[in-house]
Amino acid sequence: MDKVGSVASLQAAYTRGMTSATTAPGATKRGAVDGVGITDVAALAGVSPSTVSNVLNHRERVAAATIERVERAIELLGYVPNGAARSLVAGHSRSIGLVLSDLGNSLFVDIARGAERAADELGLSVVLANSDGRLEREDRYVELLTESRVRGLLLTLNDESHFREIAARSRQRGPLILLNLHADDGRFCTVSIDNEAGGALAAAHLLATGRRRLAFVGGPDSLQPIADRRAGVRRALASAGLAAVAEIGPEWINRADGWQVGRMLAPRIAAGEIDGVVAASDLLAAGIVQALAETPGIRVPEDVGVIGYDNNQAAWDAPVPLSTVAQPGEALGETGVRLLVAESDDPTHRHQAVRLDPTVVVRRSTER
Amino acid sequence: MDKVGSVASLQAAYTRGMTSATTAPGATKRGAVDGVGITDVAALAGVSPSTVSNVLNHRERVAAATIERVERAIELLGYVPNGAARSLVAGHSRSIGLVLSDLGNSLFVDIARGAERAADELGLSVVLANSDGRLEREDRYVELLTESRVRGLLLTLNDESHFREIAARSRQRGPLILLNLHADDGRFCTVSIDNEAGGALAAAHLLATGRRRLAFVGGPDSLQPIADRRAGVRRALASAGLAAVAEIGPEWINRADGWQVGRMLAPRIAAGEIDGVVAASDLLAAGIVQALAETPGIRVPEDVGVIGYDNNQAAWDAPVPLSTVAQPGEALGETGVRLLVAESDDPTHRHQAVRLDPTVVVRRSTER
DNA sequence: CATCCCCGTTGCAACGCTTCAATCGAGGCC
DNA sequence: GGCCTCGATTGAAGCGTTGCAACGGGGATG
Repeated sequence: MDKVGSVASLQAAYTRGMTSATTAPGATKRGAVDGVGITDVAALAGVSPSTVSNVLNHRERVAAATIERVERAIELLGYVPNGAARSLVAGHSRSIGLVLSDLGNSLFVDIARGAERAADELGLSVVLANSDGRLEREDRYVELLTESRVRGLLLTLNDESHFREIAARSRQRGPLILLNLHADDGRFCTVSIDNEAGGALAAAHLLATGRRRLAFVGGPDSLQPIADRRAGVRRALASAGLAAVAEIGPEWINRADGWQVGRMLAPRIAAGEIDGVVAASDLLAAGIVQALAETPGIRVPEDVGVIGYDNNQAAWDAPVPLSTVAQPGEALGETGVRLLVAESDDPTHRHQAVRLDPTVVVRRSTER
Repeated sequence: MDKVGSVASLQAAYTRGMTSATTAPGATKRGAVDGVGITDVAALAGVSPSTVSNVLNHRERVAAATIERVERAIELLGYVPNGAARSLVAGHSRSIGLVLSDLGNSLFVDIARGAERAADELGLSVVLANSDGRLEREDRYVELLTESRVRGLLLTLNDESHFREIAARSRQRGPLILLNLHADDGRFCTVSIDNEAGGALAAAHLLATGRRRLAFVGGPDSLQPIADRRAGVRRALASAGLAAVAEIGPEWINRADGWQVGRMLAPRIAAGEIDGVVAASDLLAAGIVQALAETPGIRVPEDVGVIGYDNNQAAWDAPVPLSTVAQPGEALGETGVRLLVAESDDPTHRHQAVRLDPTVVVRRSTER
């Protein structure tokens, strides 16, 4: 077919397409009313479907002039390749599934962001699902994503028992990677954050700013991360030859709980008994600072340094911006994706349990 | 085939499958190493692939005994239907795409939750994508979801200009529904929340508790929702024959901004000039309350009532739990899905712009 | 006992795409 | 000038599933 001819046919088809979509060449007969397929593009460009496919997937094999012609046809017809058909041939999609257990928690949002970035660099995309920490929904999404033949699955689970259930039930063929849960049993890769190190970091920071009489405000020790953070604080203090002046475990770890603890602690702080507080969450820390601010005679950070945990918005958006331990959420997501791809590309892959370290973010509440 | 025979073949195949996966009957030759297809199940159950398909999709057509046999085979082989093949035949998937502009904002998380619930009831599922409000990412996800032939697209956009871009560029065939953005141009369905009504509601609540000297604390009027809330406050006051004692527009609407406003307002409140504050966000309100709590002689809610907006965690998790205007995020998501399905089922569908009303949540900060 | 009917089951084609071997044509080389 | 090479293009097969028309057999009916 010569160039003049092809241009003419482009024009003709263009007009046709504009006046009546239903008469477009090669319109599908059943199912999708979608209309435009690779065959239509091929016809319009005056090439075979294979060539169109090559333009899309192996453009180095195609002559420049052809590429141009095909791309014009694609544009004209508004052709969008059918992902289902692609995945069917390929045997899997170009997506990774990510099941999040709590979208309300910014750590998980960070994880998602990191995973998306890493996936992007590898030409993959991330499909998010929100389980709200409910086993039943985790299950459903794992199944759904398995059916859609994702490349692999990233799972954030709060509860170790869920992990056993899911692992037992899942029929996922590709990699299954656990995020934010450390499990070294060699059946899966896991990526988690070292809460013990985080606790130690927080205490060490207060020590480094000259505080010696520290209190730890935790929460119910049934929360494993909290227990780990407490252990880290103890370790850091011990290695400086010290021990916590007070360890307090409020019922929960919200701002209101922190406020109550703050009221309780205020007299001891005013008395100089305590000059540093490590709180197991930013909300807790924010509540403590708020209570202290309402107590005449106590100034943060002059009289007492307070450090939180999580790098919540609450940590910076406050009259006295909070120092905090930041969890590397994005890195967690990124690492997850990298491991996933590594595992899916390499059959000899050995599962590993990666631990990431948190970092201290210094703001006003621990200044000296 | 008689029953005895079929049971025997089940057993035989079971053994075979266990000892060597690669010799499973009808294993695929190219592409997916996935292995088990509908053909394998059929062979093992001693029926045709069509029958297996019927068990999966039209079980009322299949004899009870057959169902049981097929299900056992499915279980034995760990068969998972291939979603790509299904979508290919159907012409579209059983998913709805939801592009969120800010996962950090709990309103959007609520929207997602509502959408998931509604989709669930209709046997559909929701695929989440997080654009972080960036046009480039909105674009990519719209394309990605279009390629995967979702049933339709739910889009939350902050910016009206993005909406025009996306609308122009999108090749999505199914419905495209805009959430949290009111646009009555008849090209799309939209679902939004009436911020003007919310503002009016907040003011009316303070009036109803006997306050008469109200201040409105907004933010930059370039934010349309804020401007609308302010307008609502004005209207409610006007219809009571009143006007705002003060209108303040801090630079932004975070807790720190609220704290500054609170310091500024404290003298006027102490002087009895102001007895009620409507804040355009909960963070703002929380900051204000916090500043007032630090001012001797001012008590919330006795001396001044404060109401926020958004029903953030910040609203309840505070020493003085905040009254607030709750946005019906879940309802928004639900309505979006319903409209989407309605539009996709009914070709004669007329686009509509639905507005939902917020509600007041009364807590301690406006008690009387 | 023959006929009809209906339930349960089946074979075939099609969904839209990619891959791979085969083909074509234009130069380059001897 | 004939032959070979190599890049560009193509036709056919196949991915795993579903829908549909057709089929077979057993029970009810006359």
